[in-house]
Amino acid sequence: MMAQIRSSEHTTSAHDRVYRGLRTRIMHGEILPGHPLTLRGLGQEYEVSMTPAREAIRRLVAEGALTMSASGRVSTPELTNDRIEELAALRALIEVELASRALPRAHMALIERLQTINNSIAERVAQRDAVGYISANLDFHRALYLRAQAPAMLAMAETVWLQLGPTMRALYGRLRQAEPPQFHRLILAALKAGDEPGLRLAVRSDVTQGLRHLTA
Amino acid sequence: MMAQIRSSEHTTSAHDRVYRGLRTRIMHGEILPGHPLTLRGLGQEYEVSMTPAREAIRRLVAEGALTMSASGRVSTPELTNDRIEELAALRALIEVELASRALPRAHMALIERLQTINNSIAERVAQRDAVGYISANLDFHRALYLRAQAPAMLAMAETVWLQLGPTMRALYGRLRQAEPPQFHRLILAALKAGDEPGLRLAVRSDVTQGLRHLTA
DNA sequence: TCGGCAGAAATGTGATCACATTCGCCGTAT
DNA sequence: ATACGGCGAATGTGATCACATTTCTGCCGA
Repeated sequence: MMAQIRSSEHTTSAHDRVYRGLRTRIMHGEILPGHPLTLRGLGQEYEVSMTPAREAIRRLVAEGALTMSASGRVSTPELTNDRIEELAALRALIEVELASRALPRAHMALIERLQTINNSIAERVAQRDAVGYISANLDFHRALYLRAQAPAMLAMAETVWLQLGPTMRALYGRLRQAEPPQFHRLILAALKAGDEPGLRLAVRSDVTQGLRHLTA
Repeated sequence: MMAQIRSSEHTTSAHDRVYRGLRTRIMHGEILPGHPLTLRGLGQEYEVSMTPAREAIRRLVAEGALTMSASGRVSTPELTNDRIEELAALRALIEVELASRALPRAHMALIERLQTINNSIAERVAQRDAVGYISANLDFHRALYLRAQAPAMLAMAETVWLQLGPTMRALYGRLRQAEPPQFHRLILAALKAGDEPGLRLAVRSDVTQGLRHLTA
């Protein structure tokens, strides 16, 4: 019966705070694959009871961000190579379409903003900041896709990002070479030129990129 | 503290029964758009308490099968035309890819099974059985896509079906002409011929089909 | 006749509890 | 030294409750 401490600012429900917090942590790769999560642990961490923690976890399991064992234990997923390839193919499918739809609406202000984000990415890479890199990279893609005016597609793309989150982080350690995102420049060039086939190819390449390393 | 009646056969958890039951009802179009659902009502219907009912509902909301108002009330979604077009485009994207991946693995037994399902569809259409039609139609597509060996993609496709469920039912009433699925025959022909471009076109046409009527 | 307002019913939310199951750890026997 | 068995801690599950909020109903007044 512990009293509700924060009398004001409960505009957002408890389970939503847990959900959003966990979701961004997973998507940005802050949690490594296979990491276990417990209801009581999460409840303590977010200062809520088990009930909202359970709702948040169930939702993330439904979205594929977490896996649940037969006994109900949940952890971040350890993806097989087949699954990773499949998710990369999904990214390619959906994001190429999103980019294509965004192209006619991409004016200069957007391109400049993308360039700014891209510089930020280069910084994170130089600093070996894996989480910052993943986060900024997703910002780049999301900023572009928002112009597509296709919320359902964007939601699907984000769900795929979510499923790949922990793996992307683990992958980051393997590709040692501090390579700035080469294909982002191609994306920007295609956007400026209004070159749709070029844009499709650039996005597909960017999305498929690092994942190829893994299957080797 | 009501005693657990069914002592045996609780191999499946309570929230899962509610989830699965609701999910198929929604996907098959048994619930019309805008229909409200309550936790206590569902709990009573499935003979469980509010807790598992809430988990099932949260999961379905996360998957886009239900919409939640600001006050927390849930109901089946009433989709805008834009949203419907977007979901149809997603179906086209994902299902064309799934069909393409299934093509090399589609042997005669599968094609015969698809033909059987297709006959079943024609029956449902003749009987004006909307739910049966939708259900059998999804069976047709799922049977084909299962051969693609791409579980993540199939899950995405099913999520889209789920979001379209109530709308498909409402749509069924509008297209009066009891048309059997014309494009399914094209799909079968392309499968037999191993004609990949033809298959892609046939699937895209089938998926986009009736949705065009709405936007008019 | 219509609009709004007050009270009642209904609903979602979150906390807590009891219980069954599972997991981990340690001791013992071979 | 290792494998097996059992005991205790930890965990998920589902029920129930109290409470705030929303929604509905019906009545009263203009």
